[in-house]
Amino acid sequence: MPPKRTLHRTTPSPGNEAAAAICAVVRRIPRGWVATYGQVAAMAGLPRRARLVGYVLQHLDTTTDIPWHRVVNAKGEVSYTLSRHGSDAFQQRLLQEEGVEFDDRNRFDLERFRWPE
DNA sequence: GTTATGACTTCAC
DNA sequence: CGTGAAGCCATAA
Repeated sequence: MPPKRTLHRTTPSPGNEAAAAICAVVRRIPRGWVATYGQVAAMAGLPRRARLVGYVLQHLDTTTDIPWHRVVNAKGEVSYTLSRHGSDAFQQRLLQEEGVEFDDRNRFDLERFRWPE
C-alpha cells in the first residue's frame, strides 16, 4: 500500500505531484516567452486548474530559479493585485528586460509572445 | 462543518 | 472592446 498523503498543498515538496508538475512546466518556458496560467495547468496535466498554478507560484521561495515571471493571465497582461505587494510590477519589469513589449495600458500581444507547444 | 477570498478562465451580453 | 456571472478549488478564518 502506498502511503496516504495530501496532494492539496501548493508548496513544492516531495509528495506534492501537482506543484511538482506545475514547476516542471514553468521551468521549460524559454526566456522572452510567456505562458498563461491555464496553459501551464493544462500542460501539467491539470486542466481547468489555472488557479492552482497561481497558488503554487505565490508560495515559491524568493530564491527560486523557476522563471515564475513568465506566467501571465489570458488577457495578455500581468495579474495586478494588492496582495502581491509589488511583485506584480517587478514581474512586468523582468518581462520587459527579456524583450516582452508592453503598451501604454500594461498589456502585450499574447499571440506574439505566447510560448507555443 | 461553513463562508469568504483569490498571481484564473470562459462565455454571454 | 468592456463587464459580469459561473465555474474553478486551495486556504484561511
